Amino acid sequence: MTSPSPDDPRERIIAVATRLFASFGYDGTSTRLIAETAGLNIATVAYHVGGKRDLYLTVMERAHQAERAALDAAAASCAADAAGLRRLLDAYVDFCVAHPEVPALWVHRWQSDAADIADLEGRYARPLIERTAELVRAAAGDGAADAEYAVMTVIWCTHGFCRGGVPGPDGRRGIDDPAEVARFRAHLHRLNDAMLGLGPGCGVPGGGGARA
Amino acid sequence: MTSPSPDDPRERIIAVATRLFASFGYDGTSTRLIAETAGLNIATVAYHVGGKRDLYLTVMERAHQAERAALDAAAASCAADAAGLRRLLDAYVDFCVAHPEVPALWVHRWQSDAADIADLEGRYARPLIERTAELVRAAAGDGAADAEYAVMTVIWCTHGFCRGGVPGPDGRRGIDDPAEVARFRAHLHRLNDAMLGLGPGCGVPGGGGARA
DNA sequence: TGGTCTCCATCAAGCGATTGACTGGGATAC
DNA sequence: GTATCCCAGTCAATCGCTTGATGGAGACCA
Repeated sequence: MTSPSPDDPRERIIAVATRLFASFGYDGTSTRLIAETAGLNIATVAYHVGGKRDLYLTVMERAHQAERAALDAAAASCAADAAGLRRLLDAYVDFCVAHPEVPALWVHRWQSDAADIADLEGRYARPLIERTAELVRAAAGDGAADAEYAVMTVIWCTHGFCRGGVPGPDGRRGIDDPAEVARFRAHLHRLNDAMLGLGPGCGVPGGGGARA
Repeated sequence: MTSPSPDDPRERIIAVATRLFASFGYDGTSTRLIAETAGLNIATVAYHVGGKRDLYLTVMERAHQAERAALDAAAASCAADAAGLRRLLDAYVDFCVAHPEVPALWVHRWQSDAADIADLEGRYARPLIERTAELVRAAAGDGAADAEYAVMTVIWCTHGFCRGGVPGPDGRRGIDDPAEVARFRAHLHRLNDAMLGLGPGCGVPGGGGARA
């Protein structure tokens, strides 16, 4: 492992590539653009991170690691009940709002049937979904929703919100507006309670709950 | 989808391009691949549909038209109540399952800030969302969810399901499995009722026990 | 101390391949 | 004869990637 110094060329390349891959996709991002943006020669990029595909897989691996780390930290202090799940949900929204490039990178994973990408899904996404679904089952009341789909609902909505926001008359409202994030979070809280079978009247009083 | 003649080269090109753009994205699809897949020479493709960008915009326009047509037909016979919204929701799921290329094409729209793509959003997506949100408001009971986010929730989930399905031990389960589609549809029905304030335990605060 | 050598990081230049777009001309239909 | 449709060929630009050369830092020896 190399030093995590901000001047480390390899780290700078990975950071730049993460941003570009998330914005323009794999095919829409050229190695020359990555090199230019990082202020390096194209050969230097190859020297540090290998080919484009290798760089892309590194970026994806890092993104998934960060996602798992954030959720692991949150899950460690969450009970298997409605309040605990709400905190886990908040942690996920916080993470995706702070790192919108991660949901953006998921898209390409979905679009790809490549073996290395499917491998990433097996090592990161699936265990996370299964573990959380188990928590949902433990916390669910009568009339609760399908646990697996409850988890997917939160993921789909959070990714959708963080990537595109909500189309409005004045363009899309999304993660750039803290008030909109609070509104989205309140909606997710209500959804969380409803899917656990706790009914719409049992949500967070005030419905806000926006943190950080 | 209206196809004047299956032998019409222009229609064949558009159909092929729709499939390829949906699968590989704009940058991942070359005009040569489109021509090859359609069994035509590149120059013939250019002759019929102009340049790549023009073809892409035509594909997007068609996709949105088809989506709107399906929803217009469904909305015409739906009352502004929970049952009506559930039928509208069913129509949307039916459409997306039958034409998974449409949700797939949305992704690139989200990823693009280009003026012509933003224009598509203004002419198709936004009016559809606003009109449906109005229906939700009319059908909503006490404690209903934020109407706009209720609509987006259905869209996000349907697109997520139709594009990627649910990761499971044996790969992703999605639209290829009718049983899985039924399971997803049941989940959306429950979600629909819950977001309208008609969910289980409605009006019985604290019915579930676990609270924040 | 000075000289030589070996790594490491970086660069300009160029590789073959592919991209989107264009051309002139042949085939067919009316 | 004219208009429509289609193709092989070609173009400049760009793609991912590799090469050979360069300069600096440290190790080693006399």
